[in-house]
Amino acid sequence: MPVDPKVPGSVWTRPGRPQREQLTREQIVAATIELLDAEGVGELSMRKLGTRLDAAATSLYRHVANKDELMELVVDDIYGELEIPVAGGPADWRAAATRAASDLRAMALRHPWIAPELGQAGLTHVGPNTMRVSSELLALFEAAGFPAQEKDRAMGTLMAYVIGIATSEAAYLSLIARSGRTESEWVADQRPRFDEASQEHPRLREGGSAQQDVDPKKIRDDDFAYGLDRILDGLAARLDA
Amino acid sequence: MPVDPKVPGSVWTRPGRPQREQLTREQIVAATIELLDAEGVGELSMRKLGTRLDAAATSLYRHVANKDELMELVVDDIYGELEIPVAGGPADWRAAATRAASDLRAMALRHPWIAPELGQAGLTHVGPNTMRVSSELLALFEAAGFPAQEKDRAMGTLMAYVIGIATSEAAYLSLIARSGRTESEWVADQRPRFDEASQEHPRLREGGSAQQDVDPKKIRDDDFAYGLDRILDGLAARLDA
DNA sequence: GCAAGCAGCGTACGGTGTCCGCTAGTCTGT
DNA sequence: ACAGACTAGCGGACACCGTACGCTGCTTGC
Repeated sequence: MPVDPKVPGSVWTRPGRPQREQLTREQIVAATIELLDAEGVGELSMRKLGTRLDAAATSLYRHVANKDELMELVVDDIYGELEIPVAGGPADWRAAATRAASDLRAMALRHPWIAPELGQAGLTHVGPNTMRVSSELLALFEAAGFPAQEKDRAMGTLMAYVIGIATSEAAYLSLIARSGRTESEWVADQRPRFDEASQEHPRLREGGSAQQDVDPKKIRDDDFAYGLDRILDGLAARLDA
Repeated sequence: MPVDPKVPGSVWTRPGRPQREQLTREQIVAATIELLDAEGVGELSMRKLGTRLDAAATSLYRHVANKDELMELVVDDIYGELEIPVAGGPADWRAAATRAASDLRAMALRHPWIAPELGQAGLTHVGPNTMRVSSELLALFEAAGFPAQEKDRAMGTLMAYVIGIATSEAAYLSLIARSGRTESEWVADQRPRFDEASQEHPRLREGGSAQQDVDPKKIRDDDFAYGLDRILDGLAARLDA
């Protein structure tokens, strides 16, 4: 029993105030993040997003230029989750950097679809949160004692590492999520396939077989911490020189 | 004047040998790489690829399960370009690692569409070249003196850094390429926009303004080398301990 | 009470990946 | 030499995509 939209309904069904809350950019961004978290980047479409907001797909274009711009807004919004610690000075610089890097990784794993976007972002996205985070990170390296010409590079090194590792972790976790198994199950399932593929490269198997029954999440955490420590070692050495 | 395909043509136009070279997986992969290098990942479609091979889009599916699998094949093929140096021992380890990392970055900048794919790849892609490269890299860290449990992590650290930095470099270069300007022109064009956006974050401007007239390519090369050196410092320190 | 502006929408266009069933040529077994 | 099996390639179709365009009807300012 479809309702003819031409007939404007009674006063009761058609209140004086706009029947629907007006669409806002914030609302759209929030709904996009929900959708992305729930279903991943491959399942994001303007039509689906519209449905989730009880709006037509094309209505979104009143508030957002196109899908790419929407993604930019979304990335900046997620950056808003980040709080970069302030380093008091060279003494607690390292702790602050460790926390910042870990928080960034945690953010990327909370929203696995974001890692690839972060890689693309770099200098070209200039949203307020993105810039705040960059600026605060820069302040951190400044407090550590890096000279002006070097703090950018130091920050870039750390960011590249975190983004690089988070991208592959996120891709791997998304794959597992789509498979419907737990990470441990998945790892166990894939082992035969991987063993066969690496038959000619025994070196590839050494690392994995040792910790066959360790929680995979712990392995990833430790791997991340290992690399982070090495990088901070390298940066600290540079500071001392 | 359309030719009726039912009529089998004369002996001359219809040679005994198959009229067209048979499509092969290698051919498809090669054509895909050409197309990707020329137009970028956004312009790759099965139909375009088909046209380039004088074949229907759907014919490709005889040789390749789907587009994702095609991309896996393509990534592995590109890995074939890499030759990982062999480290004779702890003495020339560092030089070898530097060259391997630089080659990897150079590969990613030669094919700017590949960096994001590399991030996704990690453990889940098991093509022959991917595995060979991993194995050879592992051998390099083994020769350096890393114990069995650590060489994976050391390699992972280096790879994450290179992939992370190459991803943002590649995205940035693709953007510039699409704009039709040179890198220097583009940087100059964007400066006002960037300055305005960073008005509240003066720290963001310090680094850039110092080297306003340095070749941007050199800046990127130096930035990469800086981070690489710090990371190798950190790894080397671990070896000494 | 009217004009202007604008949010939301329906429709449509030109693309996408990929499934299906057909054709026609090649290879194999006799 | 011929029948039958196999297979590479294709045309058409389906469901979906991003988004340009022009209409409608509400809200606001005068």
